Amino acid sequence: MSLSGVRTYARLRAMNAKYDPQTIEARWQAHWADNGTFNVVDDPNRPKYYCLEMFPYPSGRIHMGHVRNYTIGDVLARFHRMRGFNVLHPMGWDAFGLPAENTAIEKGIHPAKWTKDNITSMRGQLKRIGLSYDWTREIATCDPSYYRWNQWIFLKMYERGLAYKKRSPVNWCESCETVLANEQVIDNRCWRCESEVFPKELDQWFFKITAYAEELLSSCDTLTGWPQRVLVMQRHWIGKSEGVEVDFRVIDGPPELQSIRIFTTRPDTIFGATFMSVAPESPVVDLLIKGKNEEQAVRDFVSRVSRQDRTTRTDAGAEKEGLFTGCYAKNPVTGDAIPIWVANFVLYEYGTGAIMAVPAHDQRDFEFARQYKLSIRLVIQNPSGTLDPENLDAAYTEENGFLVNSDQFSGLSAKDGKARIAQWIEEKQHGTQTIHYRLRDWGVSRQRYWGTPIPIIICPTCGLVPVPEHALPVILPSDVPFTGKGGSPLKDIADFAHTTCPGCGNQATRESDTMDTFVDSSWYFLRYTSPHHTDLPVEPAASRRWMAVDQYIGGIEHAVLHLLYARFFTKVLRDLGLTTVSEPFENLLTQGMVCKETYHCPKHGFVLPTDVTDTQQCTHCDSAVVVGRIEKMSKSKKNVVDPEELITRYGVDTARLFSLFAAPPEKDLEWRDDGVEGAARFLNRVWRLVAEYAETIKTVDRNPTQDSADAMHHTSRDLRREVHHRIRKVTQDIEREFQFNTAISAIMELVNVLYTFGFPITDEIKNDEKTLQIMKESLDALVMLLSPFAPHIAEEMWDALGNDSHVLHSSWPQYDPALLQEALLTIIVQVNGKTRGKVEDIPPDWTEEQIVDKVREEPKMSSWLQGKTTHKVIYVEKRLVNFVV
RNA sequence: GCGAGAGUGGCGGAAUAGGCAGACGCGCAAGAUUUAGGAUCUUGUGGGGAACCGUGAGGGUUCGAGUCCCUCCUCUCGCACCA
Repeated sequence: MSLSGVRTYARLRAMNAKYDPQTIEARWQAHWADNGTFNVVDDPNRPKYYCLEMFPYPSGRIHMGHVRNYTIGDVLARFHRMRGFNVLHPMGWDAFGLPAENTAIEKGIHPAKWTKDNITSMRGQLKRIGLSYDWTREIATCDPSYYRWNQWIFLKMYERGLAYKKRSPVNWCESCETVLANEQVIDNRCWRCESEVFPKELDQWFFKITAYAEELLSSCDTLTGWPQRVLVMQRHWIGKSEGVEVDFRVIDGPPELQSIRIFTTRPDTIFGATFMSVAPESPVVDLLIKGKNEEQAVRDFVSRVSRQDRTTRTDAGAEKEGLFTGCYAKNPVTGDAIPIWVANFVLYEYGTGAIMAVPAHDQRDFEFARQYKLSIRLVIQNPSGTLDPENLDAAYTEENGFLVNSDQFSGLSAKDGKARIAQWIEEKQHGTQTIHYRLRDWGVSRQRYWGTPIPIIICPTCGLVPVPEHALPVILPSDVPFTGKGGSPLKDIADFAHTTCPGCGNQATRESDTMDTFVDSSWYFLRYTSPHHTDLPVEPAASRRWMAVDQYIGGIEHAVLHLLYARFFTKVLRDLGLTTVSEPFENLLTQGMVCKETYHCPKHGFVLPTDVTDTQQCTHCDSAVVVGRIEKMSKSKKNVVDPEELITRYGVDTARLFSLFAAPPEKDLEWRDDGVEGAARFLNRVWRLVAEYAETIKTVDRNPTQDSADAMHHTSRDLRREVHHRIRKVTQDIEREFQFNTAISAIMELVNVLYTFGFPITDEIKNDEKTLQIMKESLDALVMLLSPFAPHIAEEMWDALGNDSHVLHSSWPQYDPALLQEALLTIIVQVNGKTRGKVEDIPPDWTEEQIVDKVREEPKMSSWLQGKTTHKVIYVEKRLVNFVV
């Protein structure tokens, strides 16, 4: 359907003198929609370019952050299209999630209706931004044709042991009688009723992302197109650490507990292990204390600690607390009996849930030992030997010392000691070398309605039974009461919950939890390659053609979870044979936030800019308003700019241009109304320039012939050089670093240049074919360079300049390197490195001597050089001469 | 505390590979046009009378440093008892 040259609208007879964005934008948007201009078809003759912006949650309205994000993507998509790429640029909706359900509870609107209406209005808003999406590929994750594949993937993972069920705590609000998502817990209190939130154990589903931990970590090295800081966060989240697991024999424990296994990354310090600490949740605690005097005290301690929420407990500043269990273990290397403690700072989920405590060389153990008067044994001495074992004021945690008090290992460097002791532990069968990850398996169960039903049937006889593939999708029932009470809403829907077991045919119940919405967004980029495929989530051939995403663009807030899950799913789907790539996103651009000044009234809090007088007073109370910090746009701070109002006022080309010009994409953007005015002014300026010449040059052939180039007088040559210089600059800025702000400044420079070189349209000029050709070349180039940023005005001007087809089907302009050569050089003159002047109009073929002599003779240089001995002359080719005197 | 990034005019921000600091825009000022305003166009706009001084502070390398090296300060963002 994408046909160049087809016009749904007659060509303009002449450009209006006045730039009217509303009319122009409506016209071109309708044209693009009517002609399916951006619908992508396979084309083996062109290289592919898959450009993707993170799809939005359909909250109802587009905000400035979306505008910025999608405009960046659109510039890249349009640029690459003009560069000859076959561009895939899709859009869709991350349509499941909590806000829809909250609206249902509060206002009684069904999540499906609310979501659908929001999508409709947001789609309209996006179309109004002129984004070059292939809307035939639109997906919504709440659509059964999408989420059935979530279920399909879930079952495949279940088959492979990558999906499993285990008991795990959720946030439970007693008064609302409901499970809360992490974001609904604020300071350990329920967001709705503010009562305290407690952990509650439920059987829940997990994805075994840890099975891919090593690959997720190691392939970070292949992601050369990702920002360093995102990779740092990913690596840290995975948190690989290499160490040793060691068994410590329990001396006076019960027969079921022969030993306790610990994990340490510092086997070189094992001779300094003077006690052990166990996590309060660890099942060994029960065994250790049974029948001991300490039993009751420890039980009280454990129940108190385990009621604390994780964030306060794992805060580094939190007080270290513990209790002796009454049991001792044997340090396997020293043979000493060391006490076993329960300590709040030991995490059950990490490592083995128990540690050997080396107070001399671990700061936490040190503080703990000091607090409870436990013995401290120095086993690593610093290189200068100044540590006094009797008088440590902190743990010595450096790894550049040498071993002491460590029998046959004493004297070794810590580094060697680490390896040798680890080896020795293995030989003596006290333990094994192991790798641990901080990364935990991904809990995907949500006790929510508005999500993908988990396709599992719970049968009293057969246990967990997967829904057979042919029975997919398990449709989310629509007739559900939204009370905000209880656990999973689906549990109480008889039609849904009651079913028969596919195995034995007896009565069974369906799993009533739904999936985390991160599941939806973990593979949507694959679905876009074949969005209507009905046999599989992804058509393997389509995925082979389009994957990986060449450029992914979105907010830094997704640096860890979404991107990690997407990487994980890609690897799983690769192993299922659905894609050949191991990494979904070749290049990642994380754009900054959109910020704006805030106004704060002492009585009314944050106030709107319209509530502030010229004299900085609040219109409600006359108090002096404080111009606050520049902060991320948010309703609560009353510093939002509504894209729709902005577009109505200035047109979307202006909005796009400003959001790209005000800051480089990865940095925060400070929204300024007068900056928007500037962008609008610029587009008007371009419009007037083109309007002035359009009529005269629209019949002129663009490319100056060699003949005309030879005959060119100097000003024309200079003009062409200026134009080609800007073509290069804009191209490089977009291509290399996404420097859209500097690319736009170069276009502004070009406009300034064209105004400077501009000439009145006289009869003489009208007959000067060569000059007109150069003007035509210049204006065409200007319009093409501008088109990815401000596509509507560019199309309109392209048309007015008499070009066939559309600017978006034109080829991106090429610069001619020969034209970039300066006709005459300007040489900077320095004396002792300080710039003292410049000499202009030097022919480019002059030798170093000629130039230096010429510079020396300059009258204005004499005052700097007279009466001084020149020690040295430094000449930088074609740029600079520096006299060292 | 650890890790990453950043400090440049009144403001947003530019400065290949160490070579004219402040591109481009905003704002401001003057002028032109206009009955006036707006819009537009032109010119100017780092500081200082000047010589000169200027890229967070101090030192270093270099003929020459916003850029490279060392020390420090400030801010932003991540992570934060992970054994």
